[in-house]
Amino acid sequence: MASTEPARGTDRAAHPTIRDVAARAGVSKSLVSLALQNAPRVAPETREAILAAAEEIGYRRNAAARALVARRTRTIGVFVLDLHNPMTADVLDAVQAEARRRDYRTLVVVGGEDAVAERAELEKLLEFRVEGIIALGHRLPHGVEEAVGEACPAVSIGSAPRGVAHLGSLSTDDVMGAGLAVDHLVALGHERIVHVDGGSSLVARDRRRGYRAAMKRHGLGALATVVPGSFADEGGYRGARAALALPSPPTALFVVNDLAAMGALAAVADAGLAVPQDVSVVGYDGTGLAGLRPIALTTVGQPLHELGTRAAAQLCGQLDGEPPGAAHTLLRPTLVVRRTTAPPVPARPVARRSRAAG
Amino acid sequence: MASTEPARGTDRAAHPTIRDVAARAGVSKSLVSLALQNAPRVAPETREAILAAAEEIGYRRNAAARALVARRTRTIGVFVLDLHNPMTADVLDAVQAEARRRDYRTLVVVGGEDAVAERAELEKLLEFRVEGIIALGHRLPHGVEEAVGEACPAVSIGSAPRGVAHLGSLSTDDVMGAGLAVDHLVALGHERIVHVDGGSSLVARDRRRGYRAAMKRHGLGALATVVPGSFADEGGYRGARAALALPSPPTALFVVNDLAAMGALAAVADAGLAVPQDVSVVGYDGTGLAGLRPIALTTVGQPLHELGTRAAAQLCGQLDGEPPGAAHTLLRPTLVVRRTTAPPVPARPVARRSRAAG
DNA sequence: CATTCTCGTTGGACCGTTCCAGCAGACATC
DNA sequence: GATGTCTGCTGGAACGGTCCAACGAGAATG
Repeated sequence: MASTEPARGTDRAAHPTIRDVAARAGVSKSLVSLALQNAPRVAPETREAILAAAEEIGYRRNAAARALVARRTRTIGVFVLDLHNPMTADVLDAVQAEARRRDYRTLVVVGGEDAVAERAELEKLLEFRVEGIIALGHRLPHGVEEAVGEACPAVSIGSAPRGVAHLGSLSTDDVMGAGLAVDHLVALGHERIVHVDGGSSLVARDRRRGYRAAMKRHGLGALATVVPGSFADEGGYRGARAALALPSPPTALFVVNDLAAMGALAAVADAGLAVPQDVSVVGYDGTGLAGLRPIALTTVGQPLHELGTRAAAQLCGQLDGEPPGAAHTLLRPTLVVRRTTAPPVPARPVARRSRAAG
Repeated sequence: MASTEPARGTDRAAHPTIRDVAARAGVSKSLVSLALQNAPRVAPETREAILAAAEEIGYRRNAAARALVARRTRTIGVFVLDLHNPMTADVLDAVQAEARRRDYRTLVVVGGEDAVAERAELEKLLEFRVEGIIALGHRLPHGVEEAVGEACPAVSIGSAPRGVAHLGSLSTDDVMGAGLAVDHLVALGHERIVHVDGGSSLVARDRRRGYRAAMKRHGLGALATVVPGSFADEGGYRGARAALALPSPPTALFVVNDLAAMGALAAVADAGLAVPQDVSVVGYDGTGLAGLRPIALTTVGQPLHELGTRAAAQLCGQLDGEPPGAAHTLLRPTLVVRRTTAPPVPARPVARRSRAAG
């Protein structure tokens, strides 16, 4: 509300420019620019004098000015759908490491609230002129279709949408992963296996599909039941509660991801049932969370680090003009058996092979 | 390796400028600029024509050019020490929400690897001309002292270092929080309470201090024992294992944070002991992780959302020239009792008041 | 009718860089 | 001694916006 004063949020004179350095070193601004970027034709002693002058007055390059003239930012944007999902941290670490290795910077934005905010975050990335985008999450951010294009390719990690130009993907085979989970439960002797799903996203659809296909494959198609959930632990709780209230309640739950499985675990406990004696629970993602001792969740593991590294490599490689590889890559999930799965309690001897029953 | 071709990572003509819009709308570039920023003196029909033209050719403002002339970016940098710590997500969410509310954008960078990379991340923030920095973690990033200054104030969340100019802080009273943990354990009847600490950071020091003071206050000064750990779960595991190997092993562990407490829980399990029957465990931070059903960790809660919101409010307020409040704010922690604490097993009747013993 | 005011619009300077063309001077070549 | 090449350096034109002074046209005022 300071009425007439010239509003200045940041103080002037605080940011010395290349000219200030030039004046102090007694050379032209062009030479300072050259020296700063290690150009070959600068006399060693001049270079040192310039570097010293820059150091003395606390000079720092201005990324905006530089990006303006270079018309490149060497920056990729990372859109994170859910910061709370523990898989995010693992993947993000890998993305950042690979980007840094290739001399790209990363700009992280977080979505997941509402569609408007998500579009705004994406817009911000574009205004900063990121050269590419990595979208991380079980669905694409709202508005990607308009955002990506020739000037700004994107790679999606997790979900694998086809048919959007300049949008590649890196994910694991979710249909297969869901199959692994069902196979494991069936091998233990379970039949009434309910799937707590993740709603309408592509990833949720694939895992649902994989579940249904595997149930059918085992002759349990008629028993296949899907209850609605979400990718957050609240959704897992809700879904599991609904599943346990079914007329013939399940002996095993296959939950859409590890985070939701946490909610499912809570719902089972609230129903006065024990895991894995009364109900087995399988998650998906293979996060560190699932591996925590008191949790010890059986889960379908994704190679999170590899996912991040390869996505960043694919995007940066493309930007650097490397010959493009496959736009869509599918990695293999693996089953990680821990302590939330066991044979169902009326341990009727099953003819099926029982190697996993220990 | 494309030798002579002009290397162009991003394609030309992909980014229309304000002049392209002007040409299409048949006006001058100045007017386009005016219309785009909702200036009052533009004729309504002209404005609409300009907006339509911009839409048609897919125009997007260039943040670099704009920042260059405005000499402001309305962007604050957020330095995150550890993405894997679940407290990060909660605080970050709040910071982003508040910053957005005040019309500031956030730039997130992740540190925690080595000192060199950390300095580089900070430098990147400065080159992007962020107007302020929020540092989030149990210690300050390497090189903040040189980074912050009049041109770039900072607020630290978590640790509260004094004496650095233009560096405010927002944290909870860690000495008091550690006291709450010890009080709770003593009230349950514990005496051999060992602290698994977090190393040399300020936060670790305060919690250690609070632990020692509280032990002394309860007449248990001679029993006070600190074993070295860290803020990650690996450190908690290591520390707890060392504690349990002591000649007279503890009946309770107070661990420096929730994440490390996960490691401690694992170490207790590996030693063949049960929580809370054989060993009680208390964490710190009050993260969602601790609240997960299978974990149910007793912990010292910090108002994570409030921490984030107030830090962002303080920084943005300062940038907008609001009258500065206190540079350093200390919030009160609260004890969250769950299921990892119980009276020690040889439940000898203690004269001390036992209201918490249920 | 001349003067002033307001409105809607415009050209141009400028922000801090990079990069290109050019320019002295030293040195080599014929 | 004229010519050419190389080295080390400089001035100026961009890059894509914002903002300021100025300007013509029409309305309001005397």
